Amino acid sequence: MAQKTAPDSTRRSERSRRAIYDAALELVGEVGYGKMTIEAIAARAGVGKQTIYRWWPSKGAVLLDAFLDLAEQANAQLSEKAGLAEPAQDIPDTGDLEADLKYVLRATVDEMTDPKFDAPARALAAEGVVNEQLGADFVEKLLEPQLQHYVRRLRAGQERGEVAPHVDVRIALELWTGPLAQRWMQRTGPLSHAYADRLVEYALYGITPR
Amino acid sequence: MAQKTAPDSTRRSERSRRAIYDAALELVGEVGYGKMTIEAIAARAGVGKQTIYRWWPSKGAVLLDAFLDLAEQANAQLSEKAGLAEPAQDIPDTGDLEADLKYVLRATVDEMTDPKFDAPARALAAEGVVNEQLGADFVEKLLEPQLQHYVRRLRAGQERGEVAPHVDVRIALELWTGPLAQRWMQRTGPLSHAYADRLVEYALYGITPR
DNA sequence: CACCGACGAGACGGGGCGTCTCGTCGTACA
DNA sequence: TGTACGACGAGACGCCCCGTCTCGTCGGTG
Repeated sequence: MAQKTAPDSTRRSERSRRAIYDAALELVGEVGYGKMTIEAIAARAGVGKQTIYRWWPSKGAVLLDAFLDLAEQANAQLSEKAGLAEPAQDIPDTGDLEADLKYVLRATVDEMTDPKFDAPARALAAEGVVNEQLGADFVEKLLEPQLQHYVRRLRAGQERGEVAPHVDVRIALELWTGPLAQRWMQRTGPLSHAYADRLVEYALYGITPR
Repeated sequence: MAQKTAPDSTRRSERSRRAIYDAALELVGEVGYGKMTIEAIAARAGVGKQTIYRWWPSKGAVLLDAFLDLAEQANAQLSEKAGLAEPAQDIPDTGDLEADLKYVLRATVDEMTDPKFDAPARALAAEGVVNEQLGADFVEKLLEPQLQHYVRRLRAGQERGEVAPHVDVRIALELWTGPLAQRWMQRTGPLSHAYADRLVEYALYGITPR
């Protein structure tokens, strides 16, 4: 038995859930993750503390759900603008791997620079480094689906001879996602379109003379 | 004016400083960074709380100094074993760039796997993601000096034709440090010697057919 | 339309925060 | 060698947040 008496999710208040998400996202931007408290979230959301403790085990879990919701909304808006039905953002396949990768990596840079995403994403990434459970959820629900887009695009390229057949594509994609994530998290250098372009070039063609 | 009255560092108790370092490193391993408290550090070190607050602004700063001290000791021990005078660990230059890089990257993997380093390093990396000041200190005092070893080795290789002349070596080194850091922090895959080898190969020769 | 459980509100003991005030002790300098 | 000055260990203080609990109330389900 994990929980004493599981709450009845059919009676859950949608209104409260949304208010909690909004409050959490606001607070993490205003005071930072460390000083964000569950009491403050409850107060700002106009909600009892127990309502938060009933549905989430920690403030990290609250923020993760809030951020997933935010990402989903943003994604839906993008699909709508593009006139698409509802598929997630896939990587273009124009037959020019270098151009396709640069296109999506530049978009990723823009997203990482957007202050609306930056504060909560940083908080979750940081908490995931230290909290293994939350880190696994963060990776599974947010990061890995993104990485799978690269896997598919690289495999398609491999069948077409754009990528060498012996290459492990799951490792190859880290050649650009790793450096980008590192610069974002550690602030070891500027995050620019030019930087994204260099990463793609070096990863595709190597740094030794050809 | 930053501080009211600066403490007199000539009268500082070395004994207390060491005890605080030891206590901090033990506690971060036992209870985790989030549950590590300054009260507990003081109690375990047999020290008044004020002594900690007098010399450090936060528990993150305490842990950073403790870890820097630990790293320095470990480094000194390595130099001693090798019979060297006192220079920091440099990257070998046998003329075979691929072999040299694999050698040091495998060593880095071993270090990241060592539980004695893992807990405090994770805590500091995580705190640095969210706390800009501590992150800058962490990068400047610990990370960047390591990266500069790669810069020197790659520049030497560049003059010898091992690395293409147009390549920005400060970006190039991130092709393997970035992915490694990402796997370590996000736990997105196993950290093995084989993985380190693949990264070096892909970075040097690219993932497209040659 | 009745019931039942999620809801907002807030009291509660526990504990860590950061500041403060003791008396003691050890080091720097005369 | 002596003295003064400030760091030291110890711990009290008010504050805030933790996570749990107990109220009535309110709204969705069956």
